[in-house]
Amino acid sequence: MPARRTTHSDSRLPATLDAAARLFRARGYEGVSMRDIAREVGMASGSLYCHFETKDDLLTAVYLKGVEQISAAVRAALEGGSDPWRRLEAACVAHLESILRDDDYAQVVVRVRPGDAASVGSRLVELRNSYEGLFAQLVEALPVPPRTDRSLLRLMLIGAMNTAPTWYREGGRATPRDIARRFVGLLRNSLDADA
Amino acid sequence: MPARRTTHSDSRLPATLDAAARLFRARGYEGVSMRDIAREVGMASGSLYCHFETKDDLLTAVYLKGVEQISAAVRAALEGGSDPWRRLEAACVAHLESILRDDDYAQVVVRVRPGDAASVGSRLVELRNSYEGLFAQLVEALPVPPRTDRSLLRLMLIGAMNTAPTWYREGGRATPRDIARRFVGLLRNSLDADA
Amino acid sequence: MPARRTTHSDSRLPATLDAAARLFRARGYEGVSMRDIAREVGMASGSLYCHFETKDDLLTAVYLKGVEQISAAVRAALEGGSDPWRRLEAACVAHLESILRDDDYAQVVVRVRPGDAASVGSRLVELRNSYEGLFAQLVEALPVPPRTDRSLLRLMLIGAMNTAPTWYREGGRATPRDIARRFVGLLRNSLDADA
Amino acid sequence: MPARRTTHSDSRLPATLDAAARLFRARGYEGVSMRDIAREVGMASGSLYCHFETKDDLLTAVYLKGVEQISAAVRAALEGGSDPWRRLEAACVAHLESILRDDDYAQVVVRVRPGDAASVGSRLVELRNSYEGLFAQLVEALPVPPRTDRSLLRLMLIGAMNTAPTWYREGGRATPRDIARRFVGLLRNSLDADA
DNA sequence: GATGAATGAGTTTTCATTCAT
DNA sequence: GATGAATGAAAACTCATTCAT
Repeated sequence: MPARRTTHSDSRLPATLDAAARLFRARGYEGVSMRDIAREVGMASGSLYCHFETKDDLLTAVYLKGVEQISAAVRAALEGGSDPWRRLEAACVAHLESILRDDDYAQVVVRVRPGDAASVGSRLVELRNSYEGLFAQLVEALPVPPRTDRSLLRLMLIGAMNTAPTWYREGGRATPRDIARRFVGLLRNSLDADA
Repeated sequence: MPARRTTHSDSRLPATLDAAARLFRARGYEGVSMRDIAREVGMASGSLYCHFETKDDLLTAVYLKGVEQISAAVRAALEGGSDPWRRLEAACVAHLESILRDDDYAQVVVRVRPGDAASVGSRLVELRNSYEGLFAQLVEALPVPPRTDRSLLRLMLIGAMNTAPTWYREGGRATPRDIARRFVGLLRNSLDADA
Repeated sequence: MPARRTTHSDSRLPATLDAAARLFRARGYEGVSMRDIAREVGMASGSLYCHFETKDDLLTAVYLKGVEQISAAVRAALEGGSDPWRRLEAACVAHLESILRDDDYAQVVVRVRPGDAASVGSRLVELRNSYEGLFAQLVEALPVPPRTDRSLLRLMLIGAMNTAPTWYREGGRATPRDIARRFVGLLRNSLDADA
Repeated sequence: MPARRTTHSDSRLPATLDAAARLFRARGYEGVSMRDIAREVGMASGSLYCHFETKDDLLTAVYLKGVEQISAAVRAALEGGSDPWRRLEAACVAHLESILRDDDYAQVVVRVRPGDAASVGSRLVELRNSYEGLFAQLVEALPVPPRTDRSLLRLMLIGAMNTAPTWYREGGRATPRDIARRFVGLLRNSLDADA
């Protein structure tokens, strides 16, 4: 019996998305060719176009899934908690764990610049914003001194986290969880104190 | 007598570097072709190879100049000051002003991933590290509570700053200087409070 | 009860032929893909192969219908008339009206080069000749001076008519009927006079 | 000594144009790939882009040369003659000889539809019109009965000639010259008779 | 130092066609 | 009769790089 090919219904679309996510995560959008992806799933490169009209569209699909998954992870982490700083911390832990370990899709969202795929750039920005809105809310809820620039606080935190894949090495002293906590901690005292 | 040719010093190498820096800053390494750069300087694309053996080398030259310039800017900003937090703040102001406004070269250092140019990747990392070492020293000098993770503090600050080009819009409310100060302020209060 | 399916006779073959004719007329053989045609009928592109073994065969079917329809139109126009010049004129009017207005299929015959579909090229030539034979007969019947080159006369007339789609604009001063009459008129005096 | 390669100055641009003209003439625009042309001149297919930015541009260059050459041929044929019908005849002879025998470039003008190369379609139409304007003048000069539709006369003649490549076979009874003369003769007698 | 032509391997994408379901 | 996924070959075009002049 040769490798099962149920042909219909078990299309290789999910495998394709996975491969694309893995490769985009590792090498960026321009660093990966449609052939690379096809090879990874064992298909002819033209076959990718059964599922996606263009490479940009494929990226969009990966990006979308990334945003969905990381949003879900963050929301799950938020459940139950009510202390604003704890909530922010939980969100950051989920975020960092997603992009540093678990989730190729999430990392693509963080790594690929929307501008790399001109034709869908604004769509990607939308998607990213829809996710980052979550953090805006979390930051909004923080008991900080009046006149604190909450935007900058959010941007600082997200910027710091999103560059972590650049220097983070699995197995190092600090886990993603540790890192997230310390990032939040570094800001928290400041604002508690001020208050 | 045709337009004077200084024979030696009017080589178009500087113009080439400038053009490369400008384009890499705007579109990234893979987003710019040798032809793009040549066109920008009004040369044949083959002529670039009089000055650089490969595209990777050209990037390296730009990167090097970026590191030199931003280092110089930061060092200049440091002159005279002796309060550790003030010094850090001054460095951050210089850094952010470089990458948000003045300096295409510096922005290339921040935007282009060393991995994009495989053959010189480690050289670029070295260069970048040589610059970031400056910040390591500044952070080292900070009077913070014992057990503070100074590495993470540095990475947080640099990560936050280096993603600023993503969201910074010239003419907005906050200037690069403001942003830098607030970033540092956020951390300082925190750690002072902690102490 | 879902939309009634006549099971047998509502096959989409006629719609497919229509769509193919329309598209081939507008964009030529190579300018139209099987997918284009399928999309136009709302089918999957693979489904076209239920009806036609190859794209060339589909063209052949369109071509055949084109020849049948234009032949029928011309024959109908001929009915009753007996004056040779009148008959030729009637044929030309029918021909031009078919290819300029009514009949996508007929236009395909005129527009598509048999050579475009190598595998059926000679079949298409046959079909076209079978139609043009009609004109040969009409020209044969003309009372023209001996030594008139009737072939050339026919080729001139047909060539002139078949290029009309290139410059004809609907709604212009001259109708297809006008044009046909003038074409014939332009030749007729000549030969009458000669006789 | 290997096949001489003066490298500079004897670029293969002319050979490329010739090959393109030959192939476009034989198989039409869409029937010829850039590879086909490159192979014919013994180059890599990418190298064609040293000389032409796109396939459409290559066609435009061929088309332009075709129009220039056939214009020149017709103008040369016109020299000296002053009788309007003789002049038209001479032009037709030159035109037909060009497209039936001598001139691949000229045949491309006659064979390729401007619409096949969307991006330059209107340029091609312009070029073609600039040539056909010559015939408009020639027809304008004809002493024909008032109310003769000179446009239609021109279109008939040109249409008839331009379809000749479809049926003309070299070595047949009638030469291009014969054919041209008879075409003109057919119209001339007619209109003379009319007068 | 500079050029214009050329290369060869690569890019994304298209397309007629196949076939198990 | 119809489908959706897949194929393999080919399309136009790009690009870093080379090299004789």
